[in-house]
Amino acid sequence: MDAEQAGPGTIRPGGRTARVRAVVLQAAGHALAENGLAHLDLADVAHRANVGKTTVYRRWGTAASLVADLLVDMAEQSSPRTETGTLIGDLKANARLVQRTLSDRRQGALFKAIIAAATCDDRTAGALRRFYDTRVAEWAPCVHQAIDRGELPALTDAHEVIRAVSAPLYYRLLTGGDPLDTTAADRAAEATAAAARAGAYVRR
Amino acid sequence: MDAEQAGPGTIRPGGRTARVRAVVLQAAGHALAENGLAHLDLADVAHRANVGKTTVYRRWGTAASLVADLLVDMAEQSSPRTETGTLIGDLKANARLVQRTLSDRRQGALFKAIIAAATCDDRTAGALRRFYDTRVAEWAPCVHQAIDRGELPALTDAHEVIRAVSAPLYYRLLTGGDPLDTTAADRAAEATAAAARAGAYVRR
DNA sequence: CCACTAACGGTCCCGCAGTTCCGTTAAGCT
DNA sequence: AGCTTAACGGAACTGCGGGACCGTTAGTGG
Repeated sequence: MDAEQAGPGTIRPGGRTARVRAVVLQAAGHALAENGLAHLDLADVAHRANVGKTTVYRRWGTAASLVADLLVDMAEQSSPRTETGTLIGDLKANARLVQRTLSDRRQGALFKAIIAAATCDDRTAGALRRFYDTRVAEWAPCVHQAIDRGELPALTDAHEVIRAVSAPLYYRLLTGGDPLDTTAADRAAEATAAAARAGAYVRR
Repeated sequence: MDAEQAGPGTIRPGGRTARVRAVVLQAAGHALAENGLAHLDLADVAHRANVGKTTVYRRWGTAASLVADLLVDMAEQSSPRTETGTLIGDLKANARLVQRTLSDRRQGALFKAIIAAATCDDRTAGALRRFYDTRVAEWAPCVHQAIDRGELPALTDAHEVIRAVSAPLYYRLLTGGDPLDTTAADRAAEATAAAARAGAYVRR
């Protein structure tokens, strides 16, 4: 799988290299949120980051590759989940977190752009999948706790439940429905909790 | 709102103009499904359609605009919904229809590309929203029938229920999860039905 | 502290997506 | 049927995104 010979940034990862990566990824995030994927110019990213455009082309090469690396960076920064003691409380906390992120002007645009990039490039799609796997795995324990408390059937698929909370929020974001408010978040959490209690997410 | 002076194709919509539109939209669909939005070349579309590339640039100008028109065309071709007599039956029929469409290699890629295009351009986003509004409105009656039968609370938001069926399927498609199978479709329908019965979609 | 070289960055260059020009075809109207 | 002109289509052009070259800067190991 790792047959590719070391690219730039792999042999001397310290100091300048790391600093350049950080500042370029940050600039890429800003540029994506402002202009969207279609108008993403790597030279513009380089300029925002006060870095030569050659550097950006050498290390990342394509917009998709840059977005993929951005996702790796985002996955590394995990925000700890809150525990409320009940399934519905935990799911609402999760839904509100997602809703707050997606309805934020900058972050929402960024996620849209990232998802668009993933549809164009397989490596980016892989990175996106890993990003969500990470996030879902962080929240899955609250479902297991609910199972232990007897709130949910024993064979409930925890990952599927967490995904079910996010799904309607992302669907709204992407199909351009009404703006995402806390009502939508709470509804997503409540619908998922009701479905889970009814056994809709037991493994078969 | 319509301050724009008539563009090409609006004054003589018959005969050749209509034929060109049909063949170009079809070619655009093929190209999108094969190469994705990022590698969509209008000259290539023109070539596939046996049409001068000048024509494509004059009438549509940008890839986003072409996709928007493609959506208008797709919204016009409605497939009739099936009626089974029960809420869960109707929702499963809807879920299976969506699942079949999205898991089809060509159609799935096409929808991905279209959603990506909508994230890049506001006019395309509007067209996408109208497309889904049309589709949702076609299926909403089955929820009203369920309310009349006493299966669901009176104030249940029909559109929200229909969207809830599609959401997890699209979420999987876009975040690159496991392939969409009939199990996923049935689960989406059952989860939505359970949540709806529990009153998660009553208007507030 | 010094040598070595990975990685950066300025400059020039090239291919092609997108545009312009103008002659040709056929839709719409009387 | 004939006239007008909307719309098409080939061909030549151009601006810019992306790449190549090479000198400069600064990590890394001794």
